[in-house]
Amino acid sequence: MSRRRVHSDDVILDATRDLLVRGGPDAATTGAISALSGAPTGSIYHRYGSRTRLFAEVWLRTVTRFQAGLLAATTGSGLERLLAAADWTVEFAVRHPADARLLLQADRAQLLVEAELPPETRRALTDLNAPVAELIRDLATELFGTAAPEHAELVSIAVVDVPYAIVRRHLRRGTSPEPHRDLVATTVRALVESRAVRP
Amino acid sequence: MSRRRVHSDDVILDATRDLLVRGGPDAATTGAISALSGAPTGSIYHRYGSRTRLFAEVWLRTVTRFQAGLLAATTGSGLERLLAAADWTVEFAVRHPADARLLLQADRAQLLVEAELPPETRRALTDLNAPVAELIRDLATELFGTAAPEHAELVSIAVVDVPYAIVRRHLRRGTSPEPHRDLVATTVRALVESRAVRP
DNA sequence: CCTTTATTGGAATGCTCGCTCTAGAATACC
DNA sequence: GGTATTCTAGAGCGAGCATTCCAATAAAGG
Repeated sequence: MSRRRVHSDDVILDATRDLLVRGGPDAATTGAISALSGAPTGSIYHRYGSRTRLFAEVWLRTVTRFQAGLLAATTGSGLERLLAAADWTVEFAVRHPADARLLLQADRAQLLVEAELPPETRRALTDLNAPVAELIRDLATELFGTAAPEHAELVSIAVVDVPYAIVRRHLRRGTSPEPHRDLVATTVRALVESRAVRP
Repeated sequence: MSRRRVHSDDVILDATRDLLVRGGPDAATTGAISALSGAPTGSIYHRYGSRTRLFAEVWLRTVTRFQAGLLAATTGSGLERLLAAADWTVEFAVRHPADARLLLQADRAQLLVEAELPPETRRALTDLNAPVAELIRDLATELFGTAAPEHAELVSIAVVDVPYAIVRRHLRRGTSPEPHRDLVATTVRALVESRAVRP
């Protein structure tokens, strides 16, 4: 090694994420990122190589954070475990509002032109799904006795989509979704019990 | 009047919407819109004046379509009416998938820099909310006996957010959300009954 | 120290894109 | 059929942006 880094990765990634969340890709120009983070464009390019690649790193960090928490939070078994998973989505929005907004608003396909990414990064993006896909299958099997696509999808909806739907308005406004925790639980329970194979 | 239009508004708006849905604002360059619709940039500017204004027209057309259907579909009263509203969101996704994707993906704030719009268009955008806000208040009053913000919000979640959350995957994949209709009804019912003032 | 290497810093470059401009074509009205 | 008006058509302009480049700087190893 040699000279120490003056601008940390996190500062640059935070700035990029915040700009993305506020004004979309159009607002996250290299100039704006440089101004907000303090890192000159030269340094940013030295480290990330391209704007698309930088976006990919932001995306990876956010999704990784979400997933790590999700896997850690889903203890127990059966319905209890499912509810824990759904609740984590709310918890994540509370703890990391900016990251949650990124997940909620940004369409990965609109952020990243995958063709422009180095194979390594592209691989990291595809590998991202594996552990969560496994969790989904697990939950589906526990609850319905099968991990058939339709059941897996139901679990995905219950664990991710419905909680985010409920939390969405709060993220936009910047208020806390805390009071909606029980609403999420109620809804998820109803969703699953309507199709549960056995209680 | 004088010379007839060669390129219809709908063709231009469709092209713009499709590009927005596929690749976000970055992909909807005037050049791309021109190429996809067949209308030269000169004609586009003659008609809309600016790219932001064109985006606003796309947005207005989509939201208007959604709302017109919503208001028409919400007949009956009480829970029945609420379920009809929620179901329309699914129906809309079936009938107008591209419009639904726009509503789902695009953040109005990221699409439109309101400051750049002519007062007339800006007014049209703000006026857009009124009829639906009224419907929401109506439903909240019918169901909970009050249209207090928290109840109105619950209705919004039940009518719009949850249905879209459930439909999201289908919109991305291009498959039909038809089989999930009952799932939406079940979820919405659970959501509301957990807080209903009286049955 | 002196070399090597990683990083900084920001000026310079080249290109894309929104928008303007102007010439011409089609229609309406007299 | 002349004139006014609206629209088409696309070439061209200028700004802003992603990216490159390179001189300067700091640390590590010998």
